[in-house]
Amino acid sequence: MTLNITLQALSDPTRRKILEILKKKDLAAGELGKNFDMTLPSLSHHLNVLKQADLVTSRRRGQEIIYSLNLSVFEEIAEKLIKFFKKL
Amino acid sequence: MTLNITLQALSDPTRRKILEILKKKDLAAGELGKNFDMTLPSLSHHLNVLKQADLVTSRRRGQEIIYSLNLSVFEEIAEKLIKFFKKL
DNA sequence: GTATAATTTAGATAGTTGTCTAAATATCTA
DNA sequence: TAGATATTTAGACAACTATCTAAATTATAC
Repeated sequence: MTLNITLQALSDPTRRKILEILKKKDLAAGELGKNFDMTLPSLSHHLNVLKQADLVTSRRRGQEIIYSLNLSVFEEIAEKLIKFFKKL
Repeated sequence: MTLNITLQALSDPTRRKILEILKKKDLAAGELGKNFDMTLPSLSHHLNVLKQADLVTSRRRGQEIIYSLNLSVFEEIAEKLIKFFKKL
């Protein structure tokens, strides 16, 4: 994942809030939605951006789709950010 | 400066490149422009975004305006980023 | 003070993004 | 299989962003 896509995904408050909520526990899209004043399709859009950036993963559980932080990439992201800041 | 404004400023490749160039040395807007395939007014727009985000400072030197990294805020930014990632 | 140089500001435009409603898809249950 | 539930996809639209050209600003040099 490029630094570009990662930063772009992170540069939206709604998406950062999604990540913070998912930190506490994995949640279905609908449950997540209760935290936002926004329609589910809009939320779905943000979830998709986060997925494209590899920041979250999703799995189906019956009728629901459960979203989780993709913790495994966070180290890599932190590394990239540090590398970038070290250039500065 | 809010994390939001910082991340938004950083989430553009042109602006990150500006920061990397300024790392090496302070430069006038016109000198900076030689590194980009873009008109000076466009570059000026990006410089302004970086200034609003407090990532660069500028001073006049005769006819030129010299841009510099605002290194003093970088620690603060890194701190905010770390704090955010720690929530995750 | 007039011309030149460096940069920004103003205004226009095309592309991107966030949001919505409506429709489609996938799953479960009776 | 029909109906209900959860979510996404499609399509439209307004707001925002990056870019450009032309004009304005600021400073120097003659």
